[in-house]
Amino acid sequence: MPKLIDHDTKKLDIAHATWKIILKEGVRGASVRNIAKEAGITLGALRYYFTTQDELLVYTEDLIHATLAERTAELFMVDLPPQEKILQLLIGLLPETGSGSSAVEARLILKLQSKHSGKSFDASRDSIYQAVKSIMSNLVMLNLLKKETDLSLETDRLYALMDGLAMDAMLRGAVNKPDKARNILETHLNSICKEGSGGQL
Amino acid sequence: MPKLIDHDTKKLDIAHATWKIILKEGVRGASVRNIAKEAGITLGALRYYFTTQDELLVYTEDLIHATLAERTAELFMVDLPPQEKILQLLIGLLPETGSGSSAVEARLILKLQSKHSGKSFDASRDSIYQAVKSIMSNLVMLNLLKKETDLSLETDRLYALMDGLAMDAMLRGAVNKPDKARNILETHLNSICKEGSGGQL
DNA sequence: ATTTATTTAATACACCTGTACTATATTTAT
DNA sequence: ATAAATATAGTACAGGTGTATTAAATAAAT
Repeated sequence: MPKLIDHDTKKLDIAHATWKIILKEGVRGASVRNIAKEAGITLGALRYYFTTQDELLVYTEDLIHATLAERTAELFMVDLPPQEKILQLLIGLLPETGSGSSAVEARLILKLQSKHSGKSFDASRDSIYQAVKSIMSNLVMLNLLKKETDLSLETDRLYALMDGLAMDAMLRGAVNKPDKARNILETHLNSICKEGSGGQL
Repeated sequence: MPKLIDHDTKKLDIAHATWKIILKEGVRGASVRNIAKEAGITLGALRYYFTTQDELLVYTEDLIHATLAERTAELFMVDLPPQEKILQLLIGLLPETGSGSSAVEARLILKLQSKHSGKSFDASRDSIYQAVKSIMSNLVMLNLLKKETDLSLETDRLYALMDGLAMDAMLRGAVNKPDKARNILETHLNSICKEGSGGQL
């Protein structure tokens, strides 16, 4: 008896509109009215799918992390030598220059926002943190890391570096040379990996 | 003929109130009314010193950067062996655990906000970027860096690392071990400095 | 064709927003 | 004391905010 509208598809549409607005105007501009307009529906319609604004934001954040996790999985399957693959993977998790729908940027904005939104930031639900953890444990598995490496410490160091690079790319992206981030990540990887182990870049 | 109120002192008071609110509630909560209440004055009074909200925010951001630059200068004068001094300096530019008036945190919030505030982020006005640049050129001067170091690249790498660490400390500060950041920075410094040059930590 | 469940539109409420304006203090200089 | 300059309070306007409620439209099932 319903109108033939897929509930979940519609929710995804709205979440994508939210995502887009967050990138364009920040969380500040992500009012329900703005989002409804962006999604091409009415306030009442939006309200039908998400009874509360917070519910919509949580849903959108989940979508963004799911998207990033999926991209991570794809990048893991590329056919390349291990160290080069990992480098490409990390680069792939930075804001793409010119892409208008960057999941990385949206994640960063929402991550910082979490400081003032009641619910505290949970790294275990952060797709980027998970990706970095996977990468590090892969390096361990392949025995590419230098001896006496503190895995936990290096994980956190790389994670911080990724957040900083993402921020830099987002805020001064145009100013930077195209593969500045690539060179930095390459240097970083070389500094934590064994030398001459065939993995050298 | 005026009431004996130091204009600049009052402006600083208001800016400090703004600063405090930004930490507590984010830029979103930094409405002129909220700020006026925090500063213990009326909306009209606030409006007398800052005719526009944006003017107040710019003023506050300048204050924060000036505060950080001052702290950097102080930390540069501590009497310690070079490499240890630099380590302490970097640690001093991360969010202090438990301090309710962290300039570093406020800077980070405003930095990210710059994406959606029209005016684009200018690294040359960023106190942290300047500090990192000073630190790196000091390492060069003291001949502590490894041969074949790309100075510009390592500057940007350390800068990104600092931003990432600041973010981490701010968002999951309680979760982290007290000197996690210290260990990370120590590792990082050792990895870019010559070994056995007497600067080893 | 009529019933039924789902989807949309429209409106209203109470509140917060930045800015503008006016009238009233308050304090110093003459 | 009077005048001038500074400072504050109070109020108003136009618009945005999240949420709630109601009535209407839509399309499938009977």
